[in-house]
Amino acid sequence: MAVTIRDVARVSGVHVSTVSRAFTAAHLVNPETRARVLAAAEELGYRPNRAARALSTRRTGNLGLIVADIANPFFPPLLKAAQAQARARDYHVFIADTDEQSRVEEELVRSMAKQVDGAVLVAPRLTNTAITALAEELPLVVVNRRPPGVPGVLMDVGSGARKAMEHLLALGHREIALLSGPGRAWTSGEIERAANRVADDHGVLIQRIGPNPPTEEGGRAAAEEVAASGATAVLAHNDLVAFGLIRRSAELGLSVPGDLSVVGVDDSHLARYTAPALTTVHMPVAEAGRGAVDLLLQSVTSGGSAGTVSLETALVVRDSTAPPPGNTSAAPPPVTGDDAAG
Amino acid sequence: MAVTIRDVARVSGVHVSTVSRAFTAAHLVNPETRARVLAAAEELGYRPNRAARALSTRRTGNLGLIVADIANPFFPPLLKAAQAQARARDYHVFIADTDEQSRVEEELVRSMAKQVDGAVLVAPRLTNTAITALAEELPLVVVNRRPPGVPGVLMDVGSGARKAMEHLLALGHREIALLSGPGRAWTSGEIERAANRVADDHGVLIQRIGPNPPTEEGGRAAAEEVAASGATAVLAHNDLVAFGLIRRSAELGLSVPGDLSVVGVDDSHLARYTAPALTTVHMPVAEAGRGAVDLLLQSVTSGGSAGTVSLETALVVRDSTAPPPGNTSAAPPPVTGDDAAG
DNA sequence: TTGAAAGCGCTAACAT
DNA sequence: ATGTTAGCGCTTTCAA
Repeated sequence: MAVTIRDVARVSGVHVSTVSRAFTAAHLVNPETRARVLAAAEELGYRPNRAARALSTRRTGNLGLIVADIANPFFPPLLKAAQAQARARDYHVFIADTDEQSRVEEELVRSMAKQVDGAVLVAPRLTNTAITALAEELPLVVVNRRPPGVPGVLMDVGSGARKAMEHLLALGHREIALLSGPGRAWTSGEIERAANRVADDHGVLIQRIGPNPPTEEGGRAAAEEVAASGATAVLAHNDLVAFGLIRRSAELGLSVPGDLSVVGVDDSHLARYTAPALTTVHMPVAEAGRGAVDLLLQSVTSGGSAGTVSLETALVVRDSTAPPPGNTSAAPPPVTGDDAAG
Repeated sequence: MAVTIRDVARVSGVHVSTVSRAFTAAHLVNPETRARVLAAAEELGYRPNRAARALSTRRTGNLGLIVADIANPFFPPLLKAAQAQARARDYHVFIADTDEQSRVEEELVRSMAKQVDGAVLVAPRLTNTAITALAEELPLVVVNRRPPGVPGVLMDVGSGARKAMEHLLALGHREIALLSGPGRAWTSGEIERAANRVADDHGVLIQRIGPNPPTEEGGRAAAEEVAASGATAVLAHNDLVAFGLIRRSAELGLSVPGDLSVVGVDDSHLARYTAPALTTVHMPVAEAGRGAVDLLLQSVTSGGSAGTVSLETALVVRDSTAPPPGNTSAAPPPVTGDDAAG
């Protein structure tokens, strides 16, 4: 068996409770005793058993991270940052992939509950009500979601979408389609709302195509409808959908950005590498990951549940957007101001 | 406090041990009693506390997954598959990112040890000796590494590299460079060995450039040396390095595949989307992830440590490879057989 | 400053 | 088939 606190106690000639104190309440033990205990621990290679500790302290030192799809390139940088932040605070992290299924999400949180001090739900697919209910059972922080009473980190995708729309309008587009994501995704609503607002201000009407699965396949499947719609520009739910659309459109004989301008959302790793490089809304995922963990640890430590943090997004203009076919009147500044033009 | 086994016992009018048995040894309890217990548990929303259970069973129901860099697109699909497989077996998974640092890797495994039944080290950067030593402390399975006595899953990148070399040679390349990865990575050695063997067989000499960090930056940084080397084709350590090389080469005025053919390794998500689409060695990462978990669970369950599983790789020819400049004698079959030609 | 003892939630002999 | 008891590794009163 592994070496336990008892072994350390025996070797250092003190009682187990003293060993315990040497590790968790240094000031309660004589420096010399403590040194002796630590030396013995070192020598034996003793490591406190966190699970056993958790049993009496009710603090596991673990966090849960729940995401819809690890393989979606949006998530890994967020996971990496969150994991790093947790580790820096000496927390271990459980990770779980829900495969985009809200039931799995709920079940996962519940089954994890006893083993973690709290969990981060990244872009959850659950309803707000379900999330709020879960938050009763254990400290929760959500990313890109706004259930009442639950602290969270939001990446302000709405302002990014607004900038994207203004960019497209400035390029001269008037027929713009929105390739929307799953209804359960918070970003879907945010993007749609923001896009419609800008469109209204400019007296332009947006066609909404969707909902679509937030995957390449989702984008591919929508390509024909986009082509038939007569749109000259598309704002896609995310980069993956944008890629799917671009590739399928090419097969249908439409070139991007020549025939069709496409804007993604996420600014995932891929966006820089594709042909054409993707104009997209940059999401500060690493900050969000760190922020979510900070928020969670804060609410775990100080009991009180913190508020909501909102993070800026930005439009990154690359090569997938251009003036509409047969239009040469591109306005120079790609990212315009806030003024509306009726 | 959360509901415990005691609450269930009280409500269902039996002793705690009966409740325990109802959950873990159904056949030892009267069906009717069991039904009553289960009903009470259901009603109370009881969930066994896995950490407490672990204390007496010495089985945590948790697994560890240690990777060098979550954000490297090679890993997420593997993590996803491994996580899914674990969940299917009712195991929870801890994930940890080592940031490519072998010391962190070791520390992480140790700090996790008490909380997991075993761990999967994916493409570890530790030395074989260190890994073998760690395997004494807890069941370990490695992916893409072959430390003596430790079970593992290997993706046979050597055969993929061989096919890549044959592909380049068939295209007419004679000046081939190898952009090697970090020395600590198992794949580095495998690729180099396989590439050299093929080169020898064809009386061609390979230039080895590196080691390089396994990142886009690593590829970028090597681009000038590649250009100076006179190579007409490059076999890169992985897709990321290949991308970096391609992009930096473009800045240097070299086009791919016109001036330079580039082959990657991994067949990550990105490879299909880049311009040009990347010719690369496909790695069966999902299978590897599942296989590693299976192997680990097997060695956890049945004590015995299983052997090593080797998975096939394949060359995926896309658009980043072509005949060398000024050579039109491209051989048609992109993937050639095993014959050597002196 | 240290030791003794109880208990965290659960399982596992051992009785009955 | 079920209850009793001890104990997993650790923390935390309570005494001394």
